[in-house]
Amino acid sequence: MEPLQILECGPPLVREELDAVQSAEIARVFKALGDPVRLRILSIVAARQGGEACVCDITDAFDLTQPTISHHLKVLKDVGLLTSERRGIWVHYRLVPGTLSRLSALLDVPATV
Amino acid sequence: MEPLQILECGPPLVREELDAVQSAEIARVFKALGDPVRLRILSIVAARQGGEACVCDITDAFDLTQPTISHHLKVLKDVGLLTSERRGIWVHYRLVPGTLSRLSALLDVPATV
DNA sequence: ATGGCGTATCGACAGTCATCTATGCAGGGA
DNA sequence: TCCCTGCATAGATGACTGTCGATACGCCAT
Repeated sequence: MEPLQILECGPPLVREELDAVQSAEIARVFKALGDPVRLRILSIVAARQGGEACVCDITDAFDLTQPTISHHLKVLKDVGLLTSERRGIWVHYRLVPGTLSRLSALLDVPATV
Repeated sequence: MEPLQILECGPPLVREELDAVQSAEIARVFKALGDPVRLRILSIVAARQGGEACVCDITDAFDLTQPTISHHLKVLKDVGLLTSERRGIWVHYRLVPGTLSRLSALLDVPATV
């Protein structure tokens, strides 16, 4: 469940064929992004002043129960997209710097295809 | 099942909060990317000379049955990542230009986060 | 200590998905 | 015309997932 090192130095998806191991690790992250609620959570966290949001804020943005939001946060955390920090009673989530950028670079298509 | 216009002009994910409709459409594409086999298929198609591959070539690259590959190709086609063209007996798949780039831009994080 | 509040975990359940086998369909050659 | 080949579709099935209610845990105030 460790959050992928494969993204560290990978060439774009379209440059050379992925092997089974690479594709499995990368797919984990995209699978985490493949849910509307999780996308909105990421968006909420990222767009927030200071780049972080507490669970209560996130929960308020949805018509979902708190355990469900907690589940989605765990998924995002397990693939290395979010980190959490407890401050007093509240837990704050923020983007892991670099993860989204590396995904972005992975999808980037060289000029001529 | 029409392949998303939402990606046409969207700001980065991290710039402003997504609403439910936007996140649902974008999540469809990421969900399609969230499978190792489909990632490898994309990679094979994109890395191929000429930017296209026929189904037979793709099928040969996996230990999966031909109907399973056909299923994955349909998923990628339905979200607007691939197009297909029949030439004689063979069907050739290629990337839809721009779709990956727009996804990449969506994930791109402004300098300061 | 005791209680209250914010989060996380557990167990259950319905829906979705990846895969298979069997079958159908279209194009080309004999 | 008939068959063979490449690909798509249909139906079935086991596995996974998103959601919930119930409950446990951690922190703070009283």
